[in-house]
Amino acid sequence: MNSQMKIVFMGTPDFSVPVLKMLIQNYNVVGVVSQPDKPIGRGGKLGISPVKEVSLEHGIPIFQPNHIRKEYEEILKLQPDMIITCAYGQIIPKEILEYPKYGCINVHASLLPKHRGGAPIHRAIIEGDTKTGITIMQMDIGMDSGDILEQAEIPILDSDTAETLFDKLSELGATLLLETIPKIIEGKVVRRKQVEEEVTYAYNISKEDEKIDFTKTRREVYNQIRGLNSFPVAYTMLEGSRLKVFESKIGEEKDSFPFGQIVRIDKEGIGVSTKDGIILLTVIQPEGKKKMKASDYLNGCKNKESLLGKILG
RNA sequence: CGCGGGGUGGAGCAGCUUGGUAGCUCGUCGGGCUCAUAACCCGAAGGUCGUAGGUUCAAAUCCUUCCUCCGCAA
Repeated sequence: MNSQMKIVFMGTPDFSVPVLKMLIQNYNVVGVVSQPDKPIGRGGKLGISPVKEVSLEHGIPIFQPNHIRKEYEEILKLQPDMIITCAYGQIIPKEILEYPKYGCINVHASLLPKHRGGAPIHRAIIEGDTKTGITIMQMDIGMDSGDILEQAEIPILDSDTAETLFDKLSELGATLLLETIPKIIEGKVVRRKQVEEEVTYAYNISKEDEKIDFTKTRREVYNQIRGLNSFPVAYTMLEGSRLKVFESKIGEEKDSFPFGQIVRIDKEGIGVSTKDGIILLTVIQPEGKKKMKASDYLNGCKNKESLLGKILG
């Protein structure tokens, strides 16, 4: 039965890969839709999306419309019984949403209605949430506004980064979807409307979001840094050049220093003053260099004492 | 041909302009001091200076080739 149901998958980044692999193993995936190849890196070489790679490996037809709003005919010709989307990256038109017998099912990395939008994992950590999860939802025309079909929750640990959460949620998404699809087919799933009053949005991360704001508390800075690790990474400016910050540690309470001032340098890292104390930058990357421990960076500084008193930002 | 910074013992760097004994801050190993130590002192090991050519009496250093890592922009 299942093997005959035709599924089309739409997704783009690494996050979607476990879901796609799960579908390929258990169902008949007749087509994959992913974002067009874009120039990436310095040479201007074309980069293909992780989802496209998997699709090619399995010889599944791939579609990469520039504007799916207009170029959806090819996809409908596959006659999908169900469409699964997971971090695809484009708004899906009504024509597609309404075509499959079982509709379009989306795997979203948050506990909707919280964190609708493109960066739910990053935002959850940055905002200091203590739990998050996966929502399987029935898509409608709005952005992540459809009915909730199934949810699974996991805690956000203090040690979690965007990267570790991505891994966990990506696996959880695949597992939960595998459990949910049969229920959808059998009509056993219970649809729940999203509570409008509880809706929040997790917009995509902007350059401004990546810049460390030392006027915030240690905790907030810490969350910002781990929430952006290991992509796209938080940064600050040191004497006109960019300094990426991969990892940090919350230091001691302290006041009366200008925000962003370097007040400590030792083996633990570079201590910077914030609203309520010191944040220790422990893993950094100067422009043009590789990622390194702050202690290594300091070892290479001719006169590291001159760093004291400098203002970051 | 988008702009730019690198590749030097295990790590991070200096040295290159003005060619000529391989340096600094750490780490590692051994020893010492100490109640003790991530502190301090003494000592040791460890480098074809990314690759291939060229110039030269002599190249990490000058010229050329290629490989490769990274920041920005897209």
